[in-house]
Amino acid sequence: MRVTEGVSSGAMPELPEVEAVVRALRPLVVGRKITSCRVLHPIAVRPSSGHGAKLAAARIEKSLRGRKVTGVTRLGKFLLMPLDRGIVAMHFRLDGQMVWFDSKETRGHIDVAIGFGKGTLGFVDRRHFGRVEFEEDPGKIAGLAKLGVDPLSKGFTREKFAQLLSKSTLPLKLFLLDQKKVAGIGNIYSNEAMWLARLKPMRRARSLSPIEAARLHKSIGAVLRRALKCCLHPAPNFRDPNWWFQGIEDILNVYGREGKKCRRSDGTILRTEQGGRSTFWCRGCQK
DNA sequence: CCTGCTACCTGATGGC
DNA sequence: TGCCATCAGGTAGCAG
Repeated sequence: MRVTEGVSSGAMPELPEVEAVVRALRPLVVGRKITSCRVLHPIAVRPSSGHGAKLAAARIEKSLRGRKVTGVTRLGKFLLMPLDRGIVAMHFRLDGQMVWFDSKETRGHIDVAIGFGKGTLGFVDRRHFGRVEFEEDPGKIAGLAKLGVDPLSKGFTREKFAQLLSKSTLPLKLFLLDQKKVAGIGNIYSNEAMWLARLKPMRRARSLSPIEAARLHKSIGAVLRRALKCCLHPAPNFRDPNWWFQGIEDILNVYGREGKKCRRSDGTILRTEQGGRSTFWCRGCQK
């Protein structure tokens, strides 16, 4: 119940949501010069060591000012904004969002405001789990270098995926959530992919047969592409501070459906805890 | 190296 | 009605 409402109120951006944000952000900032950067909530730029937020804030403000945005890309759930010198990495974690103001005037609780002359890009996160980082060397962005293969990239082949699976004893669910293995899948789409592939979340990764591994590989791609399509229609609207992706719940088959009937078998959707997180699955058709 | 557990946050929820 | 404990979730860091 709560989980379902969490989805509709707009949370937990995974790969498809971040990809849609990337595409919508591109025309707003690529080629433009950053005229100012204000860190209004230093926790958003705090290094993961937990200290030095003030220093980090001063550094990021100084580093971004005067730089030109050369692109907007994505790796896993990271949104990357390469500059003519250095790179900005944003991670939305659970609740992070972007807002755009056509003027210098900003409203609401902005954590980091990046000014582009007449427009301003705001990074917002009520819970302050999300992070904005700047590094001259992308390899120094925390967590970025450790990321596994992006499931929408060319490198995500059936063979590569099967090999990754064969090396892990983790339960399937935890394997899919591990960003070091495959980067970009979160709690929602991991559940959806396992349901589509008819695989039980508790199965050990390396126990999958070649046929099952191929099925999961195909399902991951299908689930993510379908979600991306949903996220692009309608396109993200950063100008509306209350904007969030619409209609995601409609394409979900298991996530948040505890107690409801499975859409393709006689089973009832169950909720089980794995690694302290909710797993939704159907005993009737996931083996 | 690998896996498991917890802290980090705050809004929503539900019990009293 | 109102207060307050509980819970959700992605990731880093640490323990084993």
